[in-house]
Amino acid sequence: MTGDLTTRARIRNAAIELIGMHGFERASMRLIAQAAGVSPALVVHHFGDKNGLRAACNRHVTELFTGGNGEGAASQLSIDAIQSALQDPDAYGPDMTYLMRMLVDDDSGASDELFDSILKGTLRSITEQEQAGLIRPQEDPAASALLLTVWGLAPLVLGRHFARSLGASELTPAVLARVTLPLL
Amino acid sequence: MTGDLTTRARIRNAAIELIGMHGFERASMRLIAQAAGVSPALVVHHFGDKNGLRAACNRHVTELFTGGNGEGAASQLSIDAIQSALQDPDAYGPDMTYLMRMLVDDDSGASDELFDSILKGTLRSITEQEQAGLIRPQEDPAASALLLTVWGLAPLVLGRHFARSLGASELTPAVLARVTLPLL
DNA sequence: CCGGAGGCTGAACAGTCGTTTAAGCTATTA
DNA sequence: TAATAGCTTAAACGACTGTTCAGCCTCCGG
Repeated sequence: MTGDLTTRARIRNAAIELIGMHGFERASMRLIAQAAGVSPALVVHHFGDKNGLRAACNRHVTELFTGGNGEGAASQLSIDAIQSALQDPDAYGPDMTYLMRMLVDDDSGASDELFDSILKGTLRSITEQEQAGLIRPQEDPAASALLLTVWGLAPLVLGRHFARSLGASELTPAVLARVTLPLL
Repeated sequence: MTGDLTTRARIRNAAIELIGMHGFERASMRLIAQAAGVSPALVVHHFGDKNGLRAACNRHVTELFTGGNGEGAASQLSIDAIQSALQDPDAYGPDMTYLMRMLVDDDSGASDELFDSILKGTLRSITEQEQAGLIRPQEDPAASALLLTVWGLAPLVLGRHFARSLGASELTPAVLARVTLPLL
């Protein structure tokens, strides 16, 4: 399933996994190349330089969670979408980890765009639920959306501690389920 | 006020500020030494190596927020204490930034101890308020404490995005005030 | 058969990293 | 005065970083 990928895609996936796990600085070109089974020179051949590789990873991960339809600025990347993507950790695990790493470790504009995209998706989700009468109208929807976004992201950004204090080693759906019940 | 510090303390403070802002890897020994106005060799003379410097920073910051009485494992480092420390950002700014960086960027056991310490403080705060009748008894206090901790930490860990989407460039008490009102 | 194009590599590049070494300096102590 | 101890430095070390270069191999169109 993963063996018949383009070499370029294999490198990108290795980068996403290593950068997500260890951070951008600690994931060296040689480490990424080795994980992808290629030479370091091939990495720069495909992506120009390390920042180009990071840009490609950013693009791939965001497009993965927005359904690939990049019309406008990152259309539907709400907290709900991320939470539901977390239901299949085997498929999206490395990408989720990379996404969270991106939010806290990347000072570039891509990180800002990502957060704003999630924020916008959450805001739209709120207004939709307002209009459907599921929740009562908020007096300051923007502030509510911001809080909801930040709180929804929190267990993921702090995923390591979150899972560890629950006795689990990873962030599985079961772990999240155990904690959403007391919430209500 | 800050000019009459020990050379060792000046180096440690420079390290806290630079590591907090840019991360452990990006804050090189030479950069820290330059910021402290000393030579790189003096840094290792005082702290052994870079990990020793980090350990000293960890110890200093945690002791700063636990009142220095390190009896037992980091006694009173609850969310409340952190939030109140945030009321004086000019004094605790760099230390807070370092603390948050520690939580998401440090894989060592010190990071785990820090989180567990905050979690324990929050849990005790909950039980205290239960006994005082301020809140109704929780069915799963541990889970509640975990959620409260993670949510309380969220605006700080994501402080850059949090402040930016509020139109502010920094995380000031006024910014936090604007967002705690819709919460209630 | 030929020849160019692209995927791919080993070797080397200059630069930075954390760290070591040897020595200088100042101030205290005998 | 002489020596000892601690703070401080310049210079250099080997290891590692991202990146470049020259060339190999394979496939595909003439």
